Amino acid sequence: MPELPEVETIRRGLEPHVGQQTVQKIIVRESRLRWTVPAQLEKVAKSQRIQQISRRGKYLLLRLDKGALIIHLGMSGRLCIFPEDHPVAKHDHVDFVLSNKRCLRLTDPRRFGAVLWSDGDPLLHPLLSDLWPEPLTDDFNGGYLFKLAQKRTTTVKSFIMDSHIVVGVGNIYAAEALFQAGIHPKRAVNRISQARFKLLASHIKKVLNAAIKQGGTTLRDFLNGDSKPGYFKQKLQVYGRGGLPCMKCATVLREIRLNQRSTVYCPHCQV
DNA sequence: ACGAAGCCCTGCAAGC
DNA sequence: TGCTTGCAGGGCTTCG
Repeated sequence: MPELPEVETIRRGLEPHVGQQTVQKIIVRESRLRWTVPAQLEKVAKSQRIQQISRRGKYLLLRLDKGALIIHLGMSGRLCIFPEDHPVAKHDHVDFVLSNKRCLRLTDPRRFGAVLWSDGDPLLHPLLSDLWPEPLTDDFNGGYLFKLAQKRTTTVKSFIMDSHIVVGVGNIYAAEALFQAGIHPKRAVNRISQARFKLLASHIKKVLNAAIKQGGTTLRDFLNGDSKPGYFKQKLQVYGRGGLPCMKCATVLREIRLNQRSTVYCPHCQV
């Protein structure tokens, strides 16, 4: 389940293999992903050079000479580099064959991922055009969160996982950041001070940055498709630890469901 | 406009 | 052993 740190790691890992290469062929074996893969994909992208691979939230953007590929990995998606004649396995849905005789392959068992096309600037695509900040920029801070929160009554966990508030904070990191900031996941956002939001914003950045740093060393092998998730598990303090003792105070961590998402918190440390 | 539920999908684990 | 059931989750979409 790639979260923002993992997507960023993937972006960095792919950059040397796809940058400045030309798209020679696109093979779509399964077009029924989150959205149907555009039938015209190969026609519009073929023979174009990949100028840049960037990221917006959890979306990967491959900017070509004209237009861009937008790729999302959903829950179970992987992108790996293979020799162009590499055997095809189950769930290998889309291949981008490149001029360096390599193939960028999207594998996604659950098909929550997506491959989309944008004619112009991909940031203007309907999915990306709303203005919401990246969590690792200065635009995302306690004051920003506090301001938006004043008119809202939703729970803080839903709030920070809303991609129109801040993009790329998934279930795992939301739980971790709330734990570090000592904020109860069900607390109404209009009942949180600016100082606490400041703390929360800094912990979101901290946990994402730490995971990116980790990902850089453990998710590097894109050539063998050896991109096992799970590297972050060792450092998680609450996620997946319901019923176990809190690492700060030893109180038994509580597990609840919040918006259909499993949510673990410490009833003593988080208020 | 907001908040919450629904939905897409497969693999895996638990229960019978 | 082989079913069935439930859960996992990103994030857009629909409903209230």
